[in-house]
Amino acid sequence: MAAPDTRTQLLDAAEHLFAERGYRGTSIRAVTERAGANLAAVGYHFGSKAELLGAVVRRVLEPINAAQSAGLDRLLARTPDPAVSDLVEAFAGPLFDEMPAGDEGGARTSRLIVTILGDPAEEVRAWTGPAEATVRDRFLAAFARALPGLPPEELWFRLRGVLTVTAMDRADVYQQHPTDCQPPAAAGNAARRWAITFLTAAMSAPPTRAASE
Amino acid sequence: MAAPDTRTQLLDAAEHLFAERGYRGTSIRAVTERAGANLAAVGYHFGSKAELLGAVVRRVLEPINAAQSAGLDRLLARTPDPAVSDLVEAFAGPLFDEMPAGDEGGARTSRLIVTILGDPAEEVRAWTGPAEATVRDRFLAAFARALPGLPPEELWFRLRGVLTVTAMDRADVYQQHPTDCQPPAAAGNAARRWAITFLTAAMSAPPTRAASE
DNA sequence: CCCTCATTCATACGTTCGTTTGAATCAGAC
DNA sequence: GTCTGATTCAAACGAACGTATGAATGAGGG
Repeated sequence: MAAPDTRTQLLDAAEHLFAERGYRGTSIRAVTERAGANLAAVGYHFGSKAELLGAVVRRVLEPINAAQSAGLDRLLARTPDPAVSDLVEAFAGPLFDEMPAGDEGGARTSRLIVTILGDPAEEVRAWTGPAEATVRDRFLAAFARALPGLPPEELWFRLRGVLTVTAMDRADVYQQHPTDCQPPAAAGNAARRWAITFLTAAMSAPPTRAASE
Repeated sequence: MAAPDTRTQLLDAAEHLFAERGYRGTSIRAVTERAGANLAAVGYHFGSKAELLGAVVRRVLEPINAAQSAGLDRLLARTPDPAVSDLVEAFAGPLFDEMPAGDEGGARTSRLIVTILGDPAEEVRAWTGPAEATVRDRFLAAFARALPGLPPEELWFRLRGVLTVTAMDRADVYQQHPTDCQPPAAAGNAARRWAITFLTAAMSAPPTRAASE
């Protein structure tokens, strides 16, 4: 608690409130009040509410992307053809892992991701950057090697399913314990293993045969 | 076009706008304007914006629940132990099927469901009724018979995963073609088959072994 | 001390929101 | 025609919102 940096406290408060109440449901006043800052602080430090959201999302996504990329690096260092289950774990695992700022087993982070992903406003959804695209493409390539014969479109579909299940599950966990500060660790670890099982089987399914049409 | 019933037109307009812009992103003024009604019509016919949402969701969910239940009935009439793939299709299929009011292959409906499901406000999420619970429990029982040895909690996890993947995929389809009025039929049918493949494999995975802890 | 610059502060502006109100309108029964 | 009940209408209310403004504040260098 050395530096009560206003800018950081605004990011912390906004991350928490955006995750809990959504973008539209969070007022700048609520953010500044929680941060112990003045109402005008958001305008001064970030310019606008939308840019504050951008900063929050960027800060949250960066370590996840790094962890996904590092996990894939570790796998590829061992073998050029990792197993599907390992790829799933490397992709989905970071969403379950603990985040620095006392996140509850990644649940709050995922709640934020779902809140943002589910928001229909383009202003809210336009945050994916080149870093995310790079990691995603690397996983796509690895999965394509592990699942020969799977059309690229279906692979796309499946990878999105993996992200969806992971984020949604974690979000629900958070939703049910928004104020409870001790994470349901056992349930969280179980969910992680369930998710890996569920998603590995899903990814490993044989390609769908083309229909009559 | 016989009856320009104001109440129905309000429901239609609200369903469209809630799906497209979310609950908070849709103003009562936008709804009444689209419905060609007066601003006060929502208050008169529904009482409040929240009750309007409730009416919309109830109207959307009812045929889906009925179709899921009927599909399960058809399966159980044939055999007491349907295959997992058939159960998955009966559960997820109705979300892909065409809805009466020119829905685009169920995509708009799913967009609405995701928008509502993803909204952190309890006011928005409190819509599941006894009908939904009944259908869900029936599918849980059928899946439990088809997947012996799977703990109830993990079965719960998996069924939610099925709903999540289905709704989220459909929502994305709608999101990418919100104004385009002709549905991407081929892609939609492909997505339906992909989803069945993906989810059947996921549901059929062997139970996760308990970890050391 | 004084000047400077970054930050914080109280305050206000203009807009949009959900809701309410009371009069106007209309159809059908008598 | 007239009364009645349901519906629609224009208008307004108070609250909450994002943003902008200009003065206060405080630390560091000259």
